[in-house]
Amino acid sequence: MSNINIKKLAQELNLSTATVSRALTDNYQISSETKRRVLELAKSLNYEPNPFASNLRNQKSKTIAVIVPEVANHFFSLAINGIEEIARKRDYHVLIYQTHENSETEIAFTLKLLSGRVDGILISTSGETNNKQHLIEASQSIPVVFFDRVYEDIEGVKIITDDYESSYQAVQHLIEAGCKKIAYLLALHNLSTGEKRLNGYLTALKDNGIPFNKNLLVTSTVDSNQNYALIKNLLANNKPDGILSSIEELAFPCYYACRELNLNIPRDIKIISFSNLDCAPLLNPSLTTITQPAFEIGSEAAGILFKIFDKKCFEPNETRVLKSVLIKRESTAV
Amino acid sequence: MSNINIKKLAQELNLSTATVSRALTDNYQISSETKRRVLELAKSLNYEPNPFASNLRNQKSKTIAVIVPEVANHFFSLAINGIEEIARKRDYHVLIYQTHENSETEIAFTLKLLSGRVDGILISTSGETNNKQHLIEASQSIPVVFFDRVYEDIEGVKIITDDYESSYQAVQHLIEAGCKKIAYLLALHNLSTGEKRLNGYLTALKDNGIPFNKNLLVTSTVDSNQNYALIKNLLANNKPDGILSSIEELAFPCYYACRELNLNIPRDIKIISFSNLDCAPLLNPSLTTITQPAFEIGSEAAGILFKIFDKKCFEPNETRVLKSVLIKRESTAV
DNA sequence: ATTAGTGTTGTAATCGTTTGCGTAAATAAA
DNA sequence: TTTATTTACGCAAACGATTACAACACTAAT
Repeated sequence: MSNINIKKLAQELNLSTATVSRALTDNYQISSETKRRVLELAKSLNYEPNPFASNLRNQKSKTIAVIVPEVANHFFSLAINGIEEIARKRDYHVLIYQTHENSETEIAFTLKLLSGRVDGILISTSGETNNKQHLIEASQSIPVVFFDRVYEDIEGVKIITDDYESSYQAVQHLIEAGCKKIAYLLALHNLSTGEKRLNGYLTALKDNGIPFNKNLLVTSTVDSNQNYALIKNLLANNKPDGILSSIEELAFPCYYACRELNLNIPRDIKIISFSNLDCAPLLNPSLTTITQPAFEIGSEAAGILFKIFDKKCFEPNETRVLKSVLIKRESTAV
Repeated sequence: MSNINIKKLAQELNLSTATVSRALTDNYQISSETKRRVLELAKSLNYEPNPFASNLRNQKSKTIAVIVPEVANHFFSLAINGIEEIARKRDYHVLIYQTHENSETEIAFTLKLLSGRVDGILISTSGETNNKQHLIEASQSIPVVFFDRVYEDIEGVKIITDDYESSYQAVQHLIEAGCKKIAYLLALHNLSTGEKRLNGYLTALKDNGIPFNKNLLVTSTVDSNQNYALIKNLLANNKPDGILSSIEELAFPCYYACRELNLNIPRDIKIISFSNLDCAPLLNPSLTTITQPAFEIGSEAAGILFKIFDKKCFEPNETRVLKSVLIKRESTAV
């Protein structure tokens, strides 16, 4: 730690700490000659103001927190990338917290963050439970922006994508490709994000006169082995001819299960997944995806947070919807 | 921000702030009855100590910084995952900084961090330039652990993988698969990481009596379009029958270039890449990789940083080498 | 009765910066 | 000459938590 502080600068220059502090912040009260001397010495000694002292005095941290289920996930790491870039422009610091989809962890994080450690929170919540009291408390206490994984019934600024439309469009695409038994891999069902994706699926089926078959609805878990088993079971026993996966994490298991069961994609079964995998075009076969603008979601969320800081007040319940894009590839070819 | 502090607790309970503070830290001087009262009130009011006040007083931040080139990269996001998990166990906070391979940015970050904002730094440096004075200054000032991308000639604790051996082994594998003109996609050449990978390639060639051909050595840039052009050019003009890519980022461009040029992998050309892509097995064809234990590198680095904090003193120049694994797949099939 | 010891609490300084208020000197206005 | 006004700086009190040093009451030992 740098042990050079304002007091030392002041001593060295025969000035008071007040004057040094003011000189460093280019206060009008200080003569330009004094400013020059202070700045020069500060630079030569590599002086950096102690952030904790400043934060304590100013009651702000120049820090934001990002809470996500996993860092090592294409969507979230892209979003973090977007967030970090915006934060950088404002000279803000970014704290990262992973919940691993664990609600308890998420609760502990959010509540701990209300101590003043951060000026605002960006969160994509774990949908594990319906426990959301902590989110309400948090957003009453400091600015919070929810992104992608949101509860619609919590007041707050939200950045989401057009989940319903994307999902609907995906099913439509499968149907046009000839699918008649379309399975849905359900996730995030406690969140409105998941709910909307499901609704898109259901409505698209109805609009096309296809009755809903509950055997074709697979609810995923946090355990990837179990998910794999569920998917294999679905394929083996219910023989769908199309799959819409509502999260990226279930796409690979589908591919593996098809291999194992000797099902040819897209001949025997067509697959679409919500996904930000940049290898989707290179998969065997290439994967049709609903791709969310992950980076933009992150930068948009961060941008709005800063606007809130700037008091360019936002509607407390504003929701911004970005568009996902359906990219058709071989996995749904006719 | 929570506006409840020790003073308010003290007032409420008719105690001094000193007593409250001691009660909260379970100090032996305080009667159990008083402790009970304090803890009870603190809990009911959701009291969280102001971190800046504590940090200022204690001269430590319970925060570490992670500096990486990119968050949205499989290797780094996995490493961050590992770091975050370890930090969590110690109740430390994790700040993230991306350099985007820009040396200036990296310098600015590291120097700013020496103000006491963090207790230690984990860094995987950008290899863009040979500018490393800031790294030396940083590690003289606070504990720094370098991971994966390191300069061998900087004093400090380093977590790396067996780059030389991995690279050597990869070339050996290509040769055994029948390759005679093996190209090398060079990256990180300013770092000892890159140097070792290159040396593994060169030595393996020599040991197999294959003369080095400088036309088969392609030096990558930070511009992905340019990299793609370089690779296509390599394939078109020099017709290698094998490629070793020293970083993950260049694997996809190889696949795309092969498609474009109608080259069949692995018939016309075999490919190996350093990579943590979890879709490697699902690519078309599946990609042979040298996979680094990214998560472990992160957790190991963080673990050592904490040991340094604990003053279980480390050799100041200790280097820990983890093993990568060569996973043979279709892209190098005979 | 005096001293020593124990158990519990309070006073006040400290961490490094920031900032309201005061002040001295210099200049301008009366 | 006296009275404003401006310019440039210092004093000292915050911010909230921690902790050395007292201090008090009370018991035990002498």
